[in-house]
Amino acid sequence: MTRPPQDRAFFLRRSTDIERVKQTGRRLQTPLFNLVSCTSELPYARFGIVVGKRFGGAVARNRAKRVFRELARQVREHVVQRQDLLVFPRREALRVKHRTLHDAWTSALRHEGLLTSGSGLRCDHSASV
RNA sequence: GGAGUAGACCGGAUGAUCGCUCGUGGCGGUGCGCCGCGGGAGGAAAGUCCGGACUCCACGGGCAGGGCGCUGGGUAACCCCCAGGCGGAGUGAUCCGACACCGGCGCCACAGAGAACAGACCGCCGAUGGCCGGGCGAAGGUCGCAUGCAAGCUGAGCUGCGGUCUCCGCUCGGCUCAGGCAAGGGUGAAACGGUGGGGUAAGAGCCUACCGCGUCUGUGGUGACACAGACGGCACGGCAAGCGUCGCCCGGAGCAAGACCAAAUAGGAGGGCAACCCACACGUCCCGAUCAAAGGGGUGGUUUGGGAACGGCUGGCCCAGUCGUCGCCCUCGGGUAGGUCGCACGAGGCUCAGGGUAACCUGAGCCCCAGAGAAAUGAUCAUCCCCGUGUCGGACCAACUCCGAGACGGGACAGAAUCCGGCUUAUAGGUUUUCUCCAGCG
RNA sequence: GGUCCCAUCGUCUAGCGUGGCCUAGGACGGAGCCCUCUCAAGGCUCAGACACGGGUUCAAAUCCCGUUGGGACCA
Repeated sequence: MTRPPQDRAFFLRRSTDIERVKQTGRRLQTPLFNLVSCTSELPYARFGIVVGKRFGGAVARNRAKRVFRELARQVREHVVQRQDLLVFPRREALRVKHRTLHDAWTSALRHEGLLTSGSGLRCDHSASV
């Protein structure tokens, strides 16, 4: 198993990649965010966060991207490989407490079958031990 | 104490866990990881409204265009800042001001009598001239009377008295007219100075005092300007964020500027190879009598010329014209994706001293203080701080108020993108200084 | 990041350079009435806007400044 070597490659940045996911991916809508996923040829999963201008000012957009990047980093060890994921945050996500957002995030990924069989907490324990 | 005024400053704090990015040192490694250390958003980073630095282009001057506009200073520069003048607002501290020029062109709707070297509606006067009426005086004409005069009568004349008419003079009244006036009313945003007194027919800068205005002189000030005096005697309306005039300033574009490296694909320039047919020259072979020559045929495809075919362009199409030779190889140049630089030591910051009313300047010492790239500077939790809501307990008879505890909710505006100096706009809450006004106490 | 432009009824626009009878005109659309057996067409009537805030001026949709919201271009 080849781990993604650095944080920069873990996120989708090029507009051609993002357009490809938007064209061919399957979608999931929740009150806090939208999720688009499709398969890729790379041996690891990648995340992309898209926040448009309609979301708000620069401060709100930056904060949304930071929060969802952090959520992506927390689950990055447990995501099924060869997947490109695109997240569209909604404005409600910044008003809600972090605990509820985190629960909605993990349950959405689990519902799409994107998490590996092992639970996130157990993986954390085994890695630390 | 309350209300205000002008500045300066802060813009939640601490800790734990997990992370991002840059620099640097070490280790592995070969251009990527791991570990240690250090740095990591703002007063507005914003709007992009001004002014610069920097880069490229242009560079000889003018016009055009744009900007600014009281004075003096500061500055790299400024639509900036400081100090002052003038005008306005406020009881005041203070605040506000595109604050040069109306000579030329243009505009000043509606209303109003009249709106730009204006005008006379209502109104006032009617002095002067005229008209009408009354009174007084004087002169003349005419009529009547006579007790008058000259010789007796008549007439005429003269004289006296009365009536009437005309003219003249004085005076009173009226008002239509000629005319005088612009004080008052009314219109308007604005009506050709204001107030008091005199003056007059009524009035009027007509005269005068003060104020305002203009001109001149003097004094003070670097200057804007202020003050004083004399004279003039209201003649000179407003608008330049209307055209314009005067003075000063400005070359254009912008870091997506610009410099360098450089895939794939397409295409450009040069060279080489290959490539259909014909003709000429040439090389070679054969025939041509034994050699040689003229001549003929085959072959090669080095060179030249022509043609055909195909494709592109002009063209709606044909004709016609024109350009190219499709494939392969080499070299060169431009250049896209992408990458590197520009890119953070600067009109830098802090402290002290000196000069200056101040903006600011000078000197000394110390410091290095963000550099990302769809874009880092964070996420979560805990404790504390501040504000609001309602609860409980205590002080109190109760209310108000104060103290304490724990619960819930909230903590502004807002995110560097080449960099500085400003302006403008957004902003919860808090600290502090100056001054003013009001109220109370001593 | 930089450069530039625009904003008028629900929609498309005129008026803005030269400020004044602008109480802002027109078309389509909307509402009501008439006509018709009914609908359409036609006729009549009505409602409906100068993005916002200051300034200049006697007077601002128009001139000047700022704010807000849209749009275009630059590798």
